[in-house]
Amino acid sequence: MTAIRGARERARADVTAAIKEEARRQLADQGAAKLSLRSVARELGMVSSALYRYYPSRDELLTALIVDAYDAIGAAAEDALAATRADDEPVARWTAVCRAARAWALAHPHEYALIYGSPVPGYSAPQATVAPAARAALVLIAIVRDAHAAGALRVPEGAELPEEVRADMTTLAGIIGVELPAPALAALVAAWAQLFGLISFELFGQFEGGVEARDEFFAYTAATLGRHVGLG
Amino acid sequence: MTAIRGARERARADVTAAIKEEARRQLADQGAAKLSLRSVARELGMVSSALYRYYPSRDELLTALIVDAYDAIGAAAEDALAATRADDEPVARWTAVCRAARAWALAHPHEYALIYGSPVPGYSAPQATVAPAARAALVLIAIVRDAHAAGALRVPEGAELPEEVRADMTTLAGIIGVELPAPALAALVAAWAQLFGLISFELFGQFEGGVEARDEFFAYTAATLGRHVGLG
DNA sequence: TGTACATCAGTGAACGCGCGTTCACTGATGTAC
DNA sequence: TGTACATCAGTGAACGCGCGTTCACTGATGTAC
Repeated sequence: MTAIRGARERARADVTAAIKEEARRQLADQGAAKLSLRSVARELGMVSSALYRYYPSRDELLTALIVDAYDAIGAAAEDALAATRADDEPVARWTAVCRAARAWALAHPHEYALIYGSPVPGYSAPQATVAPAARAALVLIAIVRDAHAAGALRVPEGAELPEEVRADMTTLAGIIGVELPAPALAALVAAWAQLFGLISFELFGQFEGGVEARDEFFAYTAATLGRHVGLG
Repeated sequence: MTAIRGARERARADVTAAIKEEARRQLADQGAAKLSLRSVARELGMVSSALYRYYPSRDELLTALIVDAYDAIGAAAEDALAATRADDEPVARWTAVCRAARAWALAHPHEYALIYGSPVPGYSAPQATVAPAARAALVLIAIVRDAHAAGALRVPEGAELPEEVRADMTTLAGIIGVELPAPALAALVAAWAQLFGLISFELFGQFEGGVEARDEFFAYTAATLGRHVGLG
C-alpha cells in the first residue's frame, strides 16, 4: 500500500525535519560549538540514542546545517537580485545583493560564522557542501556576466594580471561556464572575498569603536567594490 | 633581600611563561576549542589545579594568547615595513606589509582563526585586547599617512562619501591622530577589512578548487587594493 | 478479512571520556627579629 | 648566625557537568499470503 508506506515515510520526514529545526534553533542561539545531539534530543523529548535513526553522527547533522546556511544566504542573494529590475544600473543590482548578504549575516550571526568563520575543529566539509557554497557567489557572477554581455563592463585597469592567475581564471571561467575576461574574473573573485571580509569584520567586532554608521559604510563600500569590478 | 625575592619572582615568571608557551603550542596544534587547562598542566607535569596559581581561569589564559597573537601579526607587519626603504613606491611597501600579514596567517592558522575567525563562544574580548588588535592596522595607516604627507596620495574617486561615514572617519582620524581626508580613511578602513577577507577565504578553504596560484593572486590583489586606497 | 512474520522507531542503561574549578593540605622558600 | 613565623607553589581528591556513541530490548506499524 503506497499510501500506508507513505504515512511511515512522512512521519520519518517530519521527525528528521524537527531534529534539524531544533538543531538550527540551538545553533542560532548558542553557536556551533554548543550544539549537541543530546540537547537536541532533550528538547524534542526523545532519548539521545533515538537521533541515530535519523543522523548517523553529530557531523552529519552539522553538515545538514551548513548546507542549509549556504542555501539560505544564497537564496537571500537570489531574492535580492530578483527584486531588482533588469534595466537597473549594474552597480545598483550589485549593491542590492551585497546588502542582502550582509542583512542575512546580521540576522543569523552564528549560521554565518558556521560557514564563513573559522572551520569547526575536527570537522572537514564533505563534497555535499560545495555546490550550495557557490550559490551566493553565482549571483554576483551573474550580475557581472550580464553587464559584460550588455557591453557595460569596464575592463579593470591597473597592473598586468600574472600569467598563473590568468590561467586559473580561464579554467574557472570554463568550470562555471561564463565568458569573462580573466582580469574581470580575477577582480570579481577578489571582490567576493573582500565582501565577506567586510561582513566578518563587522560581525566579529573588529569595527567596534571605529565605524559607527555601519549601514552607510557598508553600502558605500559595496558600491565602490562593484565599481572596482568594472560595473558602472 | 631583593636578590632572593628576585629568585622567587623569576621562578614565577618562568612557570607563567612555560604555561603560556605550552598553551600556544596546543593552540597551534589543535585550535582554541581543544585548548584545555588540564592538558596544558598534564604536558607540563603539573596537576591541573596548580595552574590556578598563575591564571585565574581558562579565559584569562585565552586572553593572553589572543594578545600574543595580535602582537605577533602586528610585529610581522612592522618588520615587513621596516624592511622596505622609505623611498620605495608606497604601493610596494603596502604590498610587502600585506604579504607579511598573509604569511603570518598561513604559518599560524589557528592563532589567526583565534583573532580573525568566529568569536570563541562564551568568551568576550576584554579591554586588554584592544590596543594589540590595532597594531597591524596602524602599519597600514602609517604607509598611507606617509604617502599623503609626501603628496603622493590620490584622493579615491567614486561616489560622494555619505555624511555619517564622513563624521565617523573624522572622529577616527582624531583618535588615531592622523591627518587624512575622510574618503581616504574610509577607503583604508575598507581595504583593511578586505585584506583580511582575502586571507580568511584562502585559509578557511573558500578558494579551494577555484584559485590555485594563491601567492600570485594575493600579491596581485593586494597591490590593486593599495592602488584603490590611492597609493601610486 | 485474518494471521504470521518482518521492519523499524524509540527506550534505557551503560561505556568511557574530558572538562573547569574548589578546597583543605603539605612542605619548601623567604622574612623579621 | 639562629630561630619563629609568614608566604605561597604545588598536591590530590573531589564535585558536578555534559558529551558522542553502542547495544540489546520492546512494541507498534506495515507486508505477504
